[in-house]
Amino acid sequence: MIDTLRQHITDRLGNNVDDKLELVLSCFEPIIIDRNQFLLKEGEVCKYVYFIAKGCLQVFVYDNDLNETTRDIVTEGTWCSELMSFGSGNPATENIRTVEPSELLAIDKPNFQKMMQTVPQFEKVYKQLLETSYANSVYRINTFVALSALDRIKWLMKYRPKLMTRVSSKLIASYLGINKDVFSRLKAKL
Amino acid sequence: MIDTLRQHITDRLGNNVDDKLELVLSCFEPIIIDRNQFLLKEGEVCKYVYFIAKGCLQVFVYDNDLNETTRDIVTEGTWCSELMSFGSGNPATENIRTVEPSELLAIDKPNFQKMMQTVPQFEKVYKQLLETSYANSVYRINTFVALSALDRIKWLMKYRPKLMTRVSSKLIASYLGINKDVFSRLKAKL
DNA sequence: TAAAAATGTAGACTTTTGTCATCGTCGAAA
DNA sequence: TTTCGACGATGACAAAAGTCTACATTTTTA
Repeated sequence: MIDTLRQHITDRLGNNVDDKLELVLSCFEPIIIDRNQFLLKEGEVCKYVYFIAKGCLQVFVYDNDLNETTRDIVTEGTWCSELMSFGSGNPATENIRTVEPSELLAIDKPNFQKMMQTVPQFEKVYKQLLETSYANSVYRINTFVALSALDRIKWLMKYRPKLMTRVSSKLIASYLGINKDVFSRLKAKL
Repeated sequence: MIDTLRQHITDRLGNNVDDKLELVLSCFEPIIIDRNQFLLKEGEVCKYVYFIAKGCLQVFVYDNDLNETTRDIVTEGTWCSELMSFGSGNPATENIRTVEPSELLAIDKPNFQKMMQTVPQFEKVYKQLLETSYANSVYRINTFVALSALDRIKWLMKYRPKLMTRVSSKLIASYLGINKDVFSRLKAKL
């Protein structure tokens, strides 16, 4: 499992972390987890940043009627956390749950900070993570706000085609901000 | 004009920057600018971070039919930029335009980086700016995706009531992701 | 100051989206 | 194996949102 993360890091930072790489990896705790398990509930403090070696996570909020709105669906090879809560120690506003049985590598804040201090390149990781997350959010706002339900579906099929077959229609609908019945109908028309 | 920024910084960083404060302020260039002027067009590189001493800016994108989708409306006392472009030097994906005659304080990247190196506290500014921007985006996604047009209007009246009277209906509608005619009708029903 | 352009409102109408009920399938659990 | 529940598809209908036109008002600009 740890190989996936080793690969991920060397891909990004090149070979100039070779000597520190194993130290970094030793800060992560492997987690094997079933599907439909909560990694974070809103109101709790987010204590970890997760690297997804295998599987799929859902980041979402509940509205007043307990309907879910999914902000992100994250799969293997990427990071997942609730960065505002992780960074500030304030209660999280979002929930994180496994969509599939997953294999994760978790780093807690003390280790995260230790890494930031001892491995200079690791500082970049957090900044990159934050910048990427921000860029994704901005992109999502600019893309989705003006699109019709049908165009959102087309967008998903173009940019994240694997999701369509991998996760449930209910989940996708909550990600696209569409009613699930509407999603079912529109999908049939493509 | 510069007083507004001086106040803003001391409010946030306290008095422990007193000795460096004037150095920091000297890195900003004052800009007096009319309404409806572009500060950034998508495709260009964003060269500045702006502090709004007075006035109002719109951050937006065009769709294929040249309709505008507004991601943010920013008023005095806050920062505005296209951070991804400013940080990476890649072309911006968004436009920034003045909504009112405005007074801005602009810092370019060389000065920004010089400040990051010479004034340790300034490092915080960028991180805070990024984190705040990210938090706003996440909040906006989670709030807006599931809300009806009417509930979006109510949200705006609750959290940014002054905007309703300050800027045009057209602009607000493009911010809320609502057709302007629909916005006009719904507003009348409140 | 007058002409031109942009804005806000309103009604009639169309299209899109949401809601509800039903039904068949599939997989998990008893 | 049987039963139960979650899921996805579909039809009928309701509600919400979008489009188009017209018109009055305000704002810009010449």
